[in-house]
Amino acid sequence: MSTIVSLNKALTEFYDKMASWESSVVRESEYSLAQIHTLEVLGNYGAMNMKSLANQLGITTGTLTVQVEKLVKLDLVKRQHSEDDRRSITVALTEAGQAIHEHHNALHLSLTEDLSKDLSENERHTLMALLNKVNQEF
Amino acid sequence: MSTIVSLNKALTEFYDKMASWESSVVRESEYSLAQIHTLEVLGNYGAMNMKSLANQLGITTGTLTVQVEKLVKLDLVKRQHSEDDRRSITVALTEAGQAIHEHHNALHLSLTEDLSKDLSENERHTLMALLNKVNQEF
DNA sequence: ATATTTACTTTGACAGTCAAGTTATCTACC
DNA sequence: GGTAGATAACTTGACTGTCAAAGTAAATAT
Repeated sequence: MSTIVSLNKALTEFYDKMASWESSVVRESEYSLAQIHTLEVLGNYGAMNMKSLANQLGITTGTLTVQVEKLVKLDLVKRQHSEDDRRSITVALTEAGQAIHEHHNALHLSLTEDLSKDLSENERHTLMALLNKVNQEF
Repeated sequence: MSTIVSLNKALTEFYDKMASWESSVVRESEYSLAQIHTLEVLGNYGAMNMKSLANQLGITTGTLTVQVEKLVKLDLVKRQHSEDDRRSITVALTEAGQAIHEHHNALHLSLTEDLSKDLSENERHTLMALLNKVNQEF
């Protein structure tokens, strides 16, 4: 079997297992996958307007409006009208939202530690570097 | 920043981008993400019963029953009663289902080719090997 | 034999989603 | 300045995916 086919299998398998892990982690929390994902994007990339956030999440702004409304009621995000464009609304994490993001991020880090526990420091670094090359090509 | 934190970022970024790619590829097809995912699992792991399939997909058998019903109507999968356990039902791809799986798989392979186009044969092999180590730890 | 477990199905309630249409605001052009 | 078109966000209606809980039928244990 060619390297490319094996690599494809490995990448796909990783993606599937990661999705499964994420799903089970979220199921144990009191928030939905969509909600955690929203907090995750805001935490990782910082506050942004509705359009950018919807784009990053891969959903329409219509769907996002409803989602953000719920998160505002839960006091996890806040909305701020932009000063230079009054149509635009910036969505940002509240302190409570930030805390949840940090907790979720700690779970991710802990998973990464587990996954790479049999790798040498050199191997971890190589994997990271190769993945970064791959990520740039998307 | 420690290697483990960078590695975590790289893995998470890959997962996010892959999810986004999958979602946009599926949106262009005439089938839903859940449907394609079901065909994907059956294609990659072979025919299996409802319980295993639900488990692999991370959904309940109740949800799967409805999903399989739709796929049967679309002639993409078929149900067969197991001979040694008459409660158990084996779900398998039909020819049409197999064709869709192969088409989707070709898209994945093509993505992998694109993603690794700037990697040497050696690097591809290293990445594949390291990912396989990681995948085993899930 | 009968009680328990297992495999699957059915049903009811609810999240997430999109498409299409609406409103408010901004930008470009006369 | 005034008007037309573009843009950002919101609203609504329809549909899919989801689970939990309850139901059915078959296998297994006692």
